[in-house]
Amino acid sequence: MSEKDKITEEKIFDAAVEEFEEKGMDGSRMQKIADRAGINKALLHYYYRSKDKLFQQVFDRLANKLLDRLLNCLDNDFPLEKKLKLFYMEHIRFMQKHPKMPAFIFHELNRNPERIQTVFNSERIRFLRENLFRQIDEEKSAGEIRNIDNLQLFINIIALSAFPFVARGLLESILKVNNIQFDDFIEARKTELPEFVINSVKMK
Amino acid sequence: MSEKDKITEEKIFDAAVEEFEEKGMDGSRMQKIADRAGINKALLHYYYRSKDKLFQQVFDRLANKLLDRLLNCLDNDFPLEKKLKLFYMEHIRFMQKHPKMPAFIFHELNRNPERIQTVFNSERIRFLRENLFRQIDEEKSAGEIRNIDNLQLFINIIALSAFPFVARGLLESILKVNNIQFDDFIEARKTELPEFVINSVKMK
DNA sequence: GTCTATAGAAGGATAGAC
DNA sequence: GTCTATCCTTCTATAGAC
Repeated sequence: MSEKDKITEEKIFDAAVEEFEEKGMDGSRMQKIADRAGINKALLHYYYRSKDKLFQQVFDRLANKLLDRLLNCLDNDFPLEKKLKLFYMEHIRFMQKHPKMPAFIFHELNRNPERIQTVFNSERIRFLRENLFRQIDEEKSAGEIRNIDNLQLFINIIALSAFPFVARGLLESILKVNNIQFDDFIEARKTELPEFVINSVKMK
Repeated sequence: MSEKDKITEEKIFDAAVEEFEEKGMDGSRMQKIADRAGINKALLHYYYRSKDKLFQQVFDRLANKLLDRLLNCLDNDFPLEKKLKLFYMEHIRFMQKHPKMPAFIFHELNRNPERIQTVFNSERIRFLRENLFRQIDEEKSAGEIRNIDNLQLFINIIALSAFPFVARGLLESILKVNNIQFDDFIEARKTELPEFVINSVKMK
């Protein structure tokens, strides 16, 4: 594949990412993707065959990116408190750079739950069980955190960081009334959230 | 309007609710709505003029229902701790009955943030400020809960209950690996969540 | 590899009979 | 009020020239 091919193919892919993230699979149009990429509609099919195949590639890449990031942020040997601080700092920073990604992934997964098979192998889930959950269990035994269901805790941690990006439309209109910028609200959460979770689970 | 009209109109509306909640505006088809309602496609237009108008009515009714429920659950004079217990109990129970509603509302609001104007007048926001926020402030002053930003706390409370319904596709595949039913996981949250929040904000 | 032109299917909407 | 038939636009996808 020549250098020029690569560039066109990537231009198309990047355009598709934008269009799909913004409109979703159902709301996206091949013509709009071609326009964004500055090329002809026929070229889309030359490179990616069909809308479905193009979408699948976009979805897989984004979902993997998000999941990788999530797991990487949790892959360290710090105690839970420090781990949470790092997690929220880095993970929120990531979502600030890709603010539409979470809503996109969740929406498409609800529309078509089987899609998850291409991203979400049990290998990655095992990572959670074996590392994060083991760590939580240890800190429970050491009497440092209270007894709480691991999975419930894990979902709570994710919910707190992801939700504002999923409910951005609603949140922004609430924030507007209170005269607050979405970005400022999110920025504050980098430190608010670890505090919120730690306070909830720490033995005192 | 005769009794029979009423019935047909409602049959159509109910069918539209199902289709739109499941597929979203972009993914829904007038023909499918007609099929669900057991009537002809032309009748849809007879009663509702266009897909857009039908969608708008469905969206408004659902969004209002969700928002009303939310605010009603918070409209009582109990202290924060008891209020939270009641809130999660009732609000989660509501979402169990309408599990697709939150994802639908949030998605459509992201696609088209202006839609919020028809639902979300500042009157309702004022309710929050004047009642819930005042109460939080009082409990802060009384030294019963720690100092935390009211809006951040409010969003956290909502995030924890709504997120599993928005991320259901992903969550279910995590739960499957752990051999847990979505319904059981949700049921447990009715008591897990108030505990989680209270522990986080209560002075000890 | 890239374009123009167009086929062909799908979906929203309406006309008109009953 | 409800149906059948059909119009017309939009969209995906392909054919074929360069």
